[in-house]
Amino acid sequence: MQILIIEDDQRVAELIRRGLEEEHFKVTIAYDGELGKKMALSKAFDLIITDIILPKINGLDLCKDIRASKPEVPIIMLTALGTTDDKVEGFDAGADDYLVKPFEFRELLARIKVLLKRKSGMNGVIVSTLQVADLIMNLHTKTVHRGGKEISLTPKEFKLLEYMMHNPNRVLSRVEITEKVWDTHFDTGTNFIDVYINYLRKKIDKDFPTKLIHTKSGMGFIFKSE
Amino acid sequence: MQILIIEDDQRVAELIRRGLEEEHFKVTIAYDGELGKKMALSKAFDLIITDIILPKINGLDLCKDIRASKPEVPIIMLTALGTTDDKVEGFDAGADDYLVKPFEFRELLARIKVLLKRKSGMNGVIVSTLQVADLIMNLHTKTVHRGGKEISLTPKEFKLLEYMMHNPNRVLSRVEITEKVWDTHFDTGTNFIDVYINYLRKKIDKDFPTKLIHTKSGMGFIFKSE
DNA sequence: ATTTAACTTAAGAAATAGTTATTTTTAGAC
DNA sequence: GTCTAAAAATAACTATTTCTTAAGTTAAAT
Repeated sequence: MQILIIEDDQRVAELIRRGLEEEHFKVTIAYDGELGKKMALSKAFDLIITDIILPKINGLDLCKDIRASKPEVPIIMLTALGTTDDKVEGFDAGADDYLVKPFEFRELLARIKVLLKRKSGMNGVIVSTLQVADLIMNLHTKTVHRGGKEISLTPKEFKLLEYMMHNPNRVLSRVEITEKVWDTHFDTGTNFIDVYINYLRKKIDKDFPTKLIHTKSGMGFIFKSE
Repeated sequence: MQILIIEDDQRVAELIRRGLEEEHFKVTIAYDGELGKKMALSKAFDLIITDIILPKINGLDLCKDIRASKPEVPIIMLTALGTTDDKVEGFDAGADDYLVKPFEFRELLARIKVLLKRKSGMNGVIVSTLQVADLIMNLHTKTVHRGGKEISLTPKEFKLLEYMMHNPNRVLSRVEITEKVWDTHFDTGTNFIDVYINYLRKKIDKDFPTKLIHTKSGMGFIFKSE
């Protein structure tokens, strides 16, 4: 999810960036209205957060300009101007939400999520991800990221990793894995689990110093960091 | 436009009713949570405004109940509880907006209008175009443009592409596509989806360097740039 | 040291995806 | 109603990817 912040107060901008990046959003910052407008129109952002009092182009005009060519992108106004007149003016300019400074980041985050939920619309699902250490699984895109790199997995690899990430810090026996991931209850006499553990290790552990898949000999495997 | 107000303080409820009726909304009032729930579920309201502290059922549980069966109706929480914890709890319960008492009617009205605008947008009244990367779909003229060139699609191709553009950046399984685009729930045993994906690719991806339709083998297709 | 369990690799089987051609259906013109 | 052209669905085939098995190798436990 790409979010654009248009805010000249560097401290505020950084605060929001930090918070949003923790939630796995991709954040871009523009420090004045002109740059903000250029960025908003050139790239496809999922949401825009803008101040009103800005150098070069103010937030209200900016909002109208963006609305004119991108009617669907949600815009949140985040400003010190707190009178009802200000708010109504903001909404009239095309804002979807209006938050007065000082604000708590958690409220901003909640409002962002609501707008993104609405946006993705009918399906209503927000980013659903699993995370263990620095390994992030996105259930929507069926992709896995570690250390900024995308790792592509086959369906069985994905299902196995998903199961392990759902059950970290506990030993998973081969029988259990067979039942939950392969939906079968009997032993085929082959070592397919070892093969898949090996595939996963090559993809998610090989190039990284901290390993996530650990073997408990005679018992099974355990998924954890450290 | 039908609006439901769930509010036990008669003075507040009447104040909102008067204001909304002046704006030509049709207003219904419920004075407790139980009645509010019954009304919300039985009639099709365009928007619901609810207090949190209510007799019988509180606004948060009410909100969850309504969400469960009517995920699309906008809900505004209007309450005296103003801490960030309260707000986050409200949004988590499924609220679309949260306004703290005392409030000015004009702000409430502005927020109502934004939510109703979004809503009608979903039905394609305001948002008449979809865009992903440089591919633009106009829902009014039923045309598609990419890189300045018009691309003509058959009805089924158009519907498939529309569905994919409504749900970008997420894997769409064949089952999902079959249900949403072909309105059928059973497997015909043929590979008609692959055929249509192939048609679309020839028309929207073939002559362009960045592809938009990507295959996740064994999972489905994902519509995105890059 | 011996036995058992785990790891690695490769190759064939099975499943999935892509392409093209052909048949069936649909909608509009006559 | 019949005819025709376009669209949709099916079928047949090829290509690609993924899954499973098996065998050899290494590591761990007794």
